[in-house]
Amino acid sequence: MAGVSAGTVDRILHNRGNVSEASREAVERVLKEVGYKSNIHTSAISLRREYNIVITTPMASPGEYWESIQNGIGHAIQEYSDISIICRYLNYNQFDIYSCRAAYNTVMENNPDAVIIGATFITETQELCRELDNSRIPYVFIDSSIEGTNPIATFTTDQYTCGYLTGKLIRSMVPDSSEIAMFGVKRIGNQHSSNSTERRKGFIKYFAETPQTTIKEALFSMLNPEENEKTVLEFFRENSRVRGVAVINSRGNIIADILKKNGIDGITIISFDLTSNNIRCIRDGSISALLCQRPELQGFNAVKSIIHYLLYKKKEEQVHHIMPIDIIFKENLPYYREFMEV
Amino acid sequence: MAGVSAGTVDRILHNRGNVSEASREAVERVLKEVGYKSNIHTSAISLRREYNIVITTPMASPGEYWESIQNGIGHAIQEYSDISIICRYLNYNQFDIYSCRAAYNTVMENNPDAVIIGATFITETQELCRELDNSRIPYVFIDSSIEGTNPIATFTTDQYTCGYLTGKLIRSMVPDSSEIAMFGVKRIGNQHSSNSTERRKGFIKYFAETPQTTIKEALFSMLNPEENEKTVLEFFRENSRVRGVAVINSRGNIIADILKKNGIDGITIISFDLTSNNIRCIRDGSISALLCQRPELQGFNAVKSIIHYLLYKKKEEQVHHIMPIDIIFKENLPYYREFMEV
DNA sequence: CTGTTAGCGCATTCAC
DNA sequence: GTGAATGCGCTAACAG
Repeated sequence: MAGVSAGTVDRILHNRGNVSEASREAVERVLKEVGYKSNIHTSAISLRREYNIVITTPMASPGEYWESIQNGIGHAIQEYSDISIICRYLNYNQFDIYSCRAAYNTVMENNPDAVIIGATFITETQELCRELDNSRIPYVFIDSSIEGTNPIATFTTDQYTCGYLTGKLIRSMVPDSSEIAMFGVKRIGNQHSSNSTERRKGFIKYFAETPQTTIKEALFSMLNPEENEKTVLEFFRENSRVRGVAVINSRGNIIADILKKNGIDGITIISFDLTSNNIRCIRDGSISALLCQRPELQGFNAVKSIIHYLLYKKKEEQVHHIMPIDIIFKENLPYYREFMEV
Repeated sequence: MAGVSAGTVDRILHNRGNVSEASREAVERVLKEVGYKSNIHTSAISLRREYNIVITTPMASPGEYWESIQNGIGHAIQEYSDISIICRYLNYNQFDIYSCRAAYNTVMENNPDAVIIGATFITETQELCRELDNSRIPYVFIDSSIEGTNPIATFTTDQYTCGYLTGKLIRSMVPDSSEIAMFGVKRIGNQHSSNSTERRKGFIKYFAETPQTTIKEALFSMLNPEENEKTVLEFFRENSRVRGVAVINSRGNIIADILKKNGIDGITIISFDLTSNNIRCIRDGSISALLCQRPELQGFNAVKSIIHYLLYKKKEEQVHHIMPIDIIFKENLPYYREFMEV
């Protein structure tokens, strides 16, 4: 249509130079006219190139949050199976900064074409990103983002709103007169647990706007189950008017199981994430509601945005994608299983 | 690898016959061995064939439910833009059986390769499906399914559970002592409004299990706004202890607007679907919660399943897809906008 | 029954 | 600065 050959059009499409102004203009006019949109799949086979994606996130335990993200990543590479993608997972222990450093140190050795980062430690991540920026390797953040970096996309949740909504829900689910507790996890060291911090802020904010409810705050530990059980039981002994508990991380099942084991009932629990333990508890009624943040979709879209970037060399207009907050009760749980995976 | 040419492999893949048992076995062994999975996109370009998809649903008014479904359909044909798909919309008035018959009658004239059906009238739809079955034209149901038909897939919601959940939510959102009303829409004629019927059953069921709440039931009309306003106001005058209203269709905004206009407040409303009017009301606080059923995803997946069927000639294992029920408040609303579309 | 050939949209290489 | 030729995974038509 523009009176030039396919070769020239291709040079223009990919900014490979060696094109006269005249040709460029003619072709660009036609491209616009016909609304040309290149085909990512045929493009990929024609390129006959393998892409190396390095994924560095906290360890995925079976049935937990990061496994769902990995599932989403897996589904994406299936959906785009015509694009040859090699994934290398570099997982670290989110409670151990040395493990994170070790993982990050091997990122570059893997010659990534792109990197998916699930960040926990701020400084280390910033350093990694600086390296990636220097080598012009694109990266995306998943679950949370880190300041002072230049990702091509981030997939996060508005944790503040999660916390606020948690407050609103738990307030509506217990009798007006009862007290409400917020349980957080004891954190060790300096890791970036900004997710819970933000949730906590939002939670507090809700009850600041809606006073006349007494809020009790408590921490429990992930490390010592026996110790933990004692602490939790003591808490409820001392705070017998508490009828609602918001566990502002994904460990609601721990509290639920302690209460069940000790025959304490009549307490409404709300927590986060469709982990297999939480699913079990929501089924048996010991957890009443879960807030979820589409981990599968995060993983899926992370890969999708990378593929589009690698093939089209173009950033999306929108860099920051904030995931929906799904509210899940016993009743609507079954229908999230299939669609969790996009 | 099997010592035969591409042509033979292709004949085997598509069951086109003229293949010796020996070749078939050899090839099938290799296919299994390498985990062969055909590429739907290159397959499509090679076929250089246009597919005609006829979509027959109730009229899509701007900002309402069926428009969201159409958006999902649109996104799917974008995502699969390498497969040439021609969509023809045959919309009918869901309150007019003649209009539906007229639409259905033109389905076959359009020579569809596949049909997407949003059904309202049972008998008419069954007849249409019989015709399609006879001509071996595949079809999928969207929003609701009809008995005695053979769709290759259906995308629906568990309306009974929606109703049950509506009861549970509204109960928790109003003071224990207050009465609760359920509003439905007056239906004319014999059309299939099984969606609201099922929702109503679920709603009633919840309060049967959880007694000590008085439930008032009321109908309002879509046809006469002034009349309607009178009826609604009268209802609240006569039932002054009602503090919670469940509108078990997508018209919660109508009740919300009437209450606002007449300065009645302190009433919690819950309704269905992210229509633009409901979005407005949830933003200004006059509707407190909405239950939604992923209409975009329904549309998207309807097209996707058709494409896979047309290209692979294989039914999916799972025919009936039940969508998640999303619970939306003012706070988590903003993050559903982007992801409504898959 | 089978292999060869041509061509889909796309990208690269290599002469000119 | 440009076009022709080649090849990617895939399918269909055709010749044997």
